[in-house]
Amino acid sequence: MHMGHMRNYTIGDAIARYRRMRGFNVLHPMGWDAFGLPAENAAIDRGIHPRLWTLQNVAEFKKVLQRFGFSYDWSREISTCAPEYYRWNQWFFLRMLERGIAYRKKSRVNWCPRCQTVLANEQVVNGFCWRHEDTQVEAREIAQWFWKITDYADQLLDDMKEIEAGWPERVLAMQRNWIGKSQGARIRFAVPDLLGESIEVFTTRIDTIYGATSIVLSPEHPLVGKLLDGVPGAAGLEKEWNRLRQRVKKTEEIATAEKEGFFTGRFAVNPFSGDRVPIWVANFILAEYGTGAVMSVPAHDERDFDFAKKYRLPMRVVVQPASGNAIPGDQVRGVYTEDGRSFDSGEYTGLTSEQARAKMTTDAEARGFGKAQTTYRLKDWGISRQRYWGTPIPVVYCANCKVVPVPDSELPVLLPDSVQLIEAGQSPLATSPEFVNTTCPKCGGPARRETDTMDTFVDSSWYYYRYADPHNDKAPFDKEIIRHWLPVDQYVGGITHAILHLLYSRFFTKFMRDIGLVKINEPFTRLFTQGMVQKGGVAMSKSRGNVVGAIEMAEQYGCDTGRLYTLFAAPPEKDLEWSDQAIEGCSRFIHRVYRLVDAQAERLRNAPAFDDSKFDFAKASEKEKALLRKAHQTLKRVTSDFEVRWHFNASIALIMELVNELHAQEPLDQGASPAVVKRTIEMLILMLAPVTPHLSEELWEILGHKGGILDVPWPEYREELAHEEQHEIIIQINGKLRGKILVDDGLGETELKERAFADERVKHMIDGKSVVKTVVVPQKLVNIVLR
RNA sequence: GCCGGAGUGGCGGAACUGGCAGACGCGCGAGACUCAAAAUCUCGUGGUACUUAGUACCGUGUGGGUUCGACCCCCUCCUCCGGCACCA
Repeated sequence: MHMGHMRNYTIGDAIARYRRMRGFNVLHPMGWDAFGLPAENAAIDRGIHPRLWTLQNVAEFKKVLQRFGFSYDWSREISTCAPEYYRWNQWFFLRMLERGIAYRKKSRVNWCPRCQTVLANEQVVNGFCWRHEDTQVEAREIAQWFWKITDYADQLLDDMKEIEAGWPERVLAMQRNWIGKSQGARIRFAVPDLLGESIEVFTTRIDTIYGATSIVLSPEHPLVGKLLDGVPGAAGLEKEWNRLRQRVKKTEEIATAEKEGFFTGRFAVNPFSGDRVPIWVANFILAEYGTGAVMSVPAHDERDFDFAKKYRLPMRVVVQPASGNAIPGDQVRGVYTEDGRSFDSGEYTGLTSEQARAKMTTDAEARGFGKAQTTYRLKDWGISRQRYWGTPIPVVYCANCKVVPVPDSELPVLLPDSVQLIEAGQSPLATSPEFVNTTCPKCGGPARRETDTMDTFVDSSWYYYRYADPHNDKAPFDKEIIRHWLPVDQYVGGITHAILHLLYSRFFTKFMRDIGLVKINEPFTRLFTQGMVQKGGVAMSKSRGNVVGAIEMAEQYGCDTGRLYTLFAAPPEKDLEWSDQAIEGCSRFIHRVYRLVDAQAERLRNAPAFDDSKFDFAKASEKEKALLRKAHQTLKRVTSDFEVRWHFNASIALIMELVNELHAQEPLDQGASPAVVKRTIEMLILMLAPVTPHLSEELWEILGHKGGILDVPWPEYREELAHEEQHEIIIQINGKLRGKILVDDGLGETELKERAFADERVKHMIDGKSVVKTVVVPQKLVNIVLR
């Protein structure tokens, strides 16, 4: 565990502690996302069982977390690799199977040769494995289980309304991007050369269809072979075709790759214009998106324009800028991709692009060659993994009954202990005959168990519900308990989960709602994405070898210093560069606070209790007033920072100022009674408690208090104590600072103006000029505008 | 290309709702304590100019605008970070 982890937990803990002090019933849990590849691989490397390796690590991590004083409710601790937990993964799987959300299909999937397993689309980053940045993902045809997250695509988009106030915009944007909704139409172009055949294209710009001068298919389109069959020169074209199918895989290269294609020799008919348009095959058409075929409109699409230019294909202008002059349709000056007004488009000429899209779509539908269609980038979630350390998928395969779900009563399907882990490329569970061979729950005949395990993102998709009811052995959780605690009021995590965990969790919640388990649409009301801890400009990570270990840090400076530093060095949402020098400053501060109390411990302990609601202004000294004023002013801002902004760095800076103020009062018996000093110090200690709990606890005891500081309420802000009797008013001339005057509180505008004009320097500067205007902002400034 | 975010001293960063730019900390400089050092404490520390106390001017990526007044609002451009990307 390194300081990157610690920062995350410190932010959550500071908030949890603060809210407890404010009297809230805070559920602040911790658990272990314990299944998964890294544990399995590490165990293989060390020749020990993944379970043992995992348990050792959990024990180690727990020790560190406890040492740092994170206020977790350990009675709710869960571990996803425990059968008591993962049986409910299996239970959810069965519910999804019943509802047709889970299905099995053989398809092209992402295979990471290093992970030796299939990956979800969300786990592929620019064609590379999310864990192995240097390993390209391969395509494999494998039968596996999918979850129909696509059924929820629209809900996942629409329900963002519910959370947009509490989630960072960039996370929502990333999810929106990922779902990739795009509305358009699917249009059928007949191919008269091949009777009965037709090509469907997907377009978001049906309004440009009169400008379609060709149809372009992806090289993988199923019709290509048929089209080429019998065409003169087919042999040469087949060669071309094969070449195009060897596409570049890297995303960055795809985007900039030269557009290449060939004419098939066949034609299709534009159902709107009746034009005969050539059918091409080209490398820039994606097989997986839309229908794998497009209508090419060079005058109004960047890519089609490039392609048409290269192969000298005709172009036809059919949209013109709404305000622009008409350009003859055959004289294309350049590509125009904006909306405008339809032009040279038969009966649609003159309509706005938007109107044309609507009318053409309805007409296409009425005439039977097209319909409105929405496509998504989002694909179903492939959850099968050909690895050991995960949740077994609860189905069996029977020769008679085919795919049979394991009955609820037989859950959990236990993960067997003895398997061979290094069977590269196939599921390790298959090496355990005791596991594989079973009887069919339906017919009682011999059957084989599914040997894949679930993606570990399944485990993390619902764990936060389990925290509310962690020991339930009748159900994943009790509905009533969930109604009390969920949704999660505040979630804290890294941006890395923006489209993996956070999307899956939203999907899971919607599914749970649909089967009547919960009544909410969204799991996390507020999401906070904290920045990373970096060293040398890059995120701390074991693999990079730039970590500052939590324990090492604690040995050298103490846990509270580490906590203080991670909150003070930068606002929590920003990345933070680790600095050995800067942490020294935090260490110094902690010692300074300790000395402040320790040096006068005896006197403070013996000081009488002080009730600041009964503070007697008349009898108080200036120093006493100053101390309490500073303390309450600090309290006001620290409270609001903890409440809404979470700018702990600013809060801590203010608390440092308060400490400086207290030090400036030395020696303390001059001017302020021990009771007032004690009260000020108490407030200081309480404000620090969420950040440096150990220090605060210790000092609280030194002051003579019994019982833990965790149960002490957050101090109450008192306006009358924070109140300034005098204000510094700034005087500006033409908006520039020219002087300051000290005035009594509550001085009216007229008096303020008088005082400003009475100022010697102001008089001097005004001399010989005319005053155009005077702006007075009470309690703040007087601005005199001169000419 | 599209979407999101950010540009403030030597550094991390403050500045709440348009009202003293640079809080607080680091670093640096000077001093106190000390035989000396460490620790601690005190003072100073955006830039330029002028002889000092000080005064003036400049200063929040660029150029413009709104305003009595702009780090903050609007427009332009630049740079950096993150996401998506021949998505039709």
